[in-house]
Amino acid sequence: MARKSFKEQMLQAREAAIVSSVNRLLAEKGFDAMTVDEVAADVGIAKASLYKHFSSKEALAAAAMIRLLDQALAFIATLEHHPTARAVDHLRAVARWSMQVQLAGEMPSLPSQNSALRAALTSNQVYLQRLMDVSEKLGAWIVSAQEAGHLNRKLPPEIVLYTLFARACDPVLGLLKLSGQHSDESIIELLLSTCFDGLSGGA
Amino acid sequence: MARKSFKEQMLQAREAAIVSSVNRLLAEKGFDAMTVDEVAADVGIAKASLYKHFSSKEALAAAAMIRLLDQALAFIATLEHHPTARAVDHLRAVARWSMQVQLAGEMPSLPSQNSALRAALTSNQVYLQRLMDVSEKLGAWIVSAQEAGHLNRKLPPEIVLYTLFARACDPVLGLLKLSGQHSDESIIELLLSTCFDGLSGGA
DNA sequence: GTCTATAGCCAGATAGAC
DNA sequence: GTCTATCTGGCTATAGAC
Repeated sequence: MARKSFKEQMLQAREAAIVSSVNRLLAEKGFDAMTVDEVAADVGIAKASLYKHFSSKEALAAAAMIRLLDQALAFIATLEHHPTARAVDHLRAVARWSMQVQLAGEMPSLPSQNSALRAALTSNQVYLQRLMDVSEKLGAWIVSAQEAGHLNRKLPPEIVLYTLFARACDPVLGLLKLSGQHSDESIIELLLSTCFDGLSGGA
Repeated sequence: MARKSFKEQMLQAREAAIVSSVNRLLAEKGFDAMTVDEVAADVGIAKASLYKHFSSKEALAAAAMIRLLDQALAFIATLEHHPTARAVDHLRAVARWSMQVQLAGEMPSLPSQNSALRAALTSNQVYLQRLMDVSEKLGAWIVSAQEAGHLNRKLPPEIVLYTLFARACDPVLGLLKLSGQHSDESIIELLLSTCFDGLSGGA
């Protein structure tokens, strides 16, 4: 692609800074509690300037979600360079990665009930495309792992996919971290165990 | 206890009606999207009258949570009349019950980040007591099931408890219901399977 | 594109008569 | 305890000067 002009680079850098702030605030307080004033203050610009870049609060959240999905796709791409590994190991690695993001306080949390937000997301073509990209990558691995007998063949792939997405923002992680009884790494190992091996754990 | 006067019965009946409306609206829209005006309209009284019964929106949510925990304790009590069953079966039954509540659209959903709400709940002695009651009942079963080898002995009981609470409001259930591919009963069986047996499913 | 200032709205909570 | 009417504050979004 053509080389960006200086002005365009500046603009993209500023928008990246905005999305970064939004991402952190979404992870920290959630969409409803986050205010546009806070975002502007965190970035260090006036609120009206924010609206020159993003047309609404919902658009800010969508941008943060798109960035997250892009990061996930980048991580998935690194796994694809190891074709010898088992598909189930790839899935486990993705689950571990998402838990690490959450532990680092960088997992944006959106309320599933907010209708204005849902409307903005479901009408955002870029977001929908990224979501489909991730789903297809994971879906292929899920089917492979089931064929290899490493995942329960009786589970519809759909359920496995939804479960992996849900575990990425599982409140159990926050509760465990709050209790302070375990290290970050052991929290992740325990949750990976309950996710893939269940509470029974092969008993 | 002394027999309630007619007035007291009326008052309790009205408050029960309020809490019932709150519970349904919390399940339907979540705490943030629910407005006190809606609650008043649903009950059929004026908003100011609501505030004669409950001092704040947070108090309404707390009352709904207390009712839910009371229902859980009642269900747990019915299980205790079957002393021959295994502890792990009791836990599975409780998990199934909570999923049925959620499928019925009666599981109140509260944002874990709302600070005002958290403050109201953690300073509500009745709520905390009920939460401890449920936790102790389940905790005893968890330890028993681990000793019997029916639950993974390597998992701290705390994690099992948190996981059961989290599965009661697992968003996977809503996603599956939305897809319309499965019956309510098969959704519950699949989620119980992923919860206790994991995605690997003993593969 | 950035700013200050403000419009417009909505929701939680209250006043005060009955 | 119930009502109508209102207050109050905070938030999204915008106007308009520079």
